[in-house]
Amino acid sequence: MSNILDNVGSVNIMWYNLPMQVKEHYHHGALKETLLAEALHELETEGLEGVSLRKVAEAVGVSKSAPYRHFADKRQLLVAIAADGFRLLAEKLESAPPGEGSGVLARMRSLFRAYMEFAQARPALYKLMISRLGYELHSEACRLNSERALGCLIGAVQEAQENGWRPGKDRMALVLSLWASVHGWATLLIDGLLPPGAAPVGDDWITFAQTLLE
Amino acid sequence: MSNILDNVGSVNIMWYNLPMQVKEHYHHGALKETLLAEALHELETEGLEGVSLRKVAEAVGVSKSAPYRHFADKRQLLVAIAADGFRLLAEKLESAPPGEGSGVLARMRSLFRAYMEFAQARPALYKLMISRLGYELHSEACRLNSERALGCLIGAVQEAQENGWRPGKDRMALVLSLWASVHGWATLLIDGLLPPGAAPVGDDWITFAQTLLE
DNA sequence: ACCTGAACACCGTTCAAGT
DNA sequence: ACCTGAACACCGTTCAAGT
Repeated sequence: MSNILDNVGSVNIMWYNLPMQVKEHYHHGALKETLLAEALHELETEGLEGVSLRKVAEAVGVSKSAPYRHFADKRQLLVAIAADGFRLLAEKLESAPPGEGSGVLARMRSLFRAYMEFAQARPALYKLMISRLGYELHSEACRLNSERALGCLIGAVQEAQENGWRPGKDRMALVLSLWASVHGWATLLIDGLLPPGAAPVGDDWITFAQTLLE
Repeated sequence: MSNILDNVGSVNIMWYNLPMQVKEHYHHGALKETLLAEALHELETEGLEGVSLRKVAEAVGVSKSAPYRHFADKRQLLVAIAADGFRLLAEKLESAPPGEGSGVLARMRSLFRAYMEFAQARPALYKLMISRLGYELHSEACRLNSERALGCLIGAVQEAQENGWRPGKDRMALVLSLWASVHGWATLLIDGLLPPGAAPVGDDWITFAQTLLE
């Protein structure tokens, strides 16, 4: 009975030219994506502290050193997750309903709500995204996707200004102030620092966050 | 030559009744405070990731298990540092100059500046304070000192409201919105998420953060 | 009382070796 | 090519034992 491995013999160099059926016993096929998915799962169920490269590897049925074939180190895996998180946030903001109620701030209200929903739904991912990681590792993916998310806010502010909201103000100053405000609310909520009962929920978020805007 | 240890013999129970000169060779004396100081130093020089109980113990010349006589675990040491951080913040806010410039927001401006200075000067400590740690471990010291710091903000808002600033608004909603805003600015700056050149410095902080308030 | 040393169960990471 | 196993240098934590 001839085995396709016979054709290879001791010529290890040609291993990567073998057909898939032979390789799949030793090669995972989509290990990188599987590792990312499992790590994201650990992140969201156990928090950043609970993410361990060894545990992730074991969970997907691979040795502890296998991940190093796809990520330079643990931080690079985390930054890949963060970049994906920014993509998810950007997509959520981009597909947010055009506006709630009426008025020049309708779209802004909608974005606020979407942003808060994201942070509340995936607190550990949100905190990872916002950490220094992407910045320090110069992750192009993080930069692009976070700029894409910020672009939504810029668009909303531009629209509001064109409709008479603070027309004379510096646009970027407004955008950053708004971002700082939602981000502040999001982190205070995530970290449990709001006094019991003080945390606005649902529609209240917008009303609450805009107390200063009226 | 009689040694005071002779009086003890094998009665180990009486060890804690020995005079200081005898004990100090084996007892540190103020190990708890020394550990806290060293850990804070590591926190501020190497960040939270760089704080290791073993390293702290070695740095102060004590065995790796010695800290467990004074702290139940690493988290309890960190939460003690966080509580102290809140105390430092409260003291800084309480001793902030009464106001810069004039107007109802003078005191608020002063508090904003003090808060931002604290966060910028001790980023790792600030992030530790704001983490879930104190909340999860039900640290009374964290709660009290953070409420003391928040009390400054409440006072400033009360004063402003009494002088005609947003008199009809819910006080706590204003306070939390303001806190969320400064906190948001602080963390965005600490985590390097502000676009280059976009981070306001010095006096600009106040102007910038209050773009939304005018 | 306060502290030490060995031990246990984890980590991230590297590297020669396997297929 | 992709993956494994042993090894190294760290961790936090516990516990019997020392003083």
